[in-house]
Amino acid sequence: MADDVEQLLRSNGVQVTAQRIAIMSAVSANPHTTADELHEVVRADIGSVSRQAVYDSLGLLSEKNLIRRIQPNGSAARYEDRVGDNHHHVICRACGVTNDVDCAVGYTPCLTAEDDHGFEIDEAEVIYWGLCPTCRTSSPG
Amino acid sequence: MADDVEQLLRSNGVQVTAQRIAIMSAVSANPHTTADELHEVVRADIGSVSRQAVYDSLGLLSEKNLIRRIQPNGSAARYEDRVGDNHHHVICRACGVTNDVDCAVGYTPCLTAEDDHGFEIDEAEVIYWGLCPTCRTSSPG
DNA sequence: TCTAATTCTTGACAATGTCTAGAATCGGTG
DNA sequence: CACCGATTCTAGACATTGTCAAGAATTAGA
Repeated sequence: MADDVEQLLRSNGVQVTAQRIAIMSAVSANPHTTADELHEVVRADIGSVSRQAVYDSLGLLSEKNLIRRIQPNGSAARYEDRVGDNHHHVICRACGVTNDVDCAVGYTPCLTAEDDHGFEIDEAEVIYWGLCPTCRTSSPG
Repeated sequence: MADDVEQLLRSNGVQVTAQRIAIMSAVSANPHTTADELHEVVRADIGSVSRQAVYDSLGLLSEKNLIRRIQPNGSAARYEDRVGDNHHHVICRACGVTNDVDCAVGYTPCLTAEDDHGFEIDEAEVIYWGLCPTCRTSSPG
């Protein structure tokens, strides 16, 4: 499993370190997790890691497109390892739980905007807001 | 103009104050502006206002759906007065300029996700990322 | 093993946003 | 207009998230 991650890092020209393997593994095992939470997960895994190493690695890995960074309104940035398929997210306003969703209208349709203002668009970030099933039932109204 | 805003506030059960009118006007006149920038705009308008009043009012007004709050990746929150039509945004990765766009596939299509996980979705927040015309030409490659 | 380059650690710093207590303002009533 | 209760604003401290910089440790390659 760690070998897998190591391969992935090497093939993308990223130097392999224990911290990075642990961070990649933590992102894989905990999708939609904040940097702070990942920091704790990694620390629990390899004993000790600096906050800076976590931020640095997350930045580098998302730069290399090995992980994806999403930043919901009013929340800290979250990371996930599912990249390359341009899927979207649905987030509960009440409890903050996050799930992956695929777009309704086919394959990456939202990359085509009605009027793109001459922009060269390379990514569409879509977040659906609402209430998750649990919060719907627990707080009816 | 200020009368208009005053009416709007009253009809939404929001107490009318000079600060709030100035803040609403500032948001209308400066779409996609950060709280900090709005703070300065309002201060230039009515002479003095606390940072807290700006945050508080922006929070209340977006709560009442009189303004809309968007929070792009890696940037401070931005506010706009165009509400109710569920339009989206295109942001330049290089210079950060933000424009409104309507969705490609019709009327609020993205409110229907492929698999909504049982969520009760009430809003779709869409951000297109890319390069604006100016940055495309000024930094080719 | 040895060396150069990269990465990690540690601590300080900056930006954004929240909380609290007291002063000022608003809206309703006489 | 004056009064009163409720709301809002001000001022300052605080929490969270993220960045910068210098030196120590680790990695990759020979």
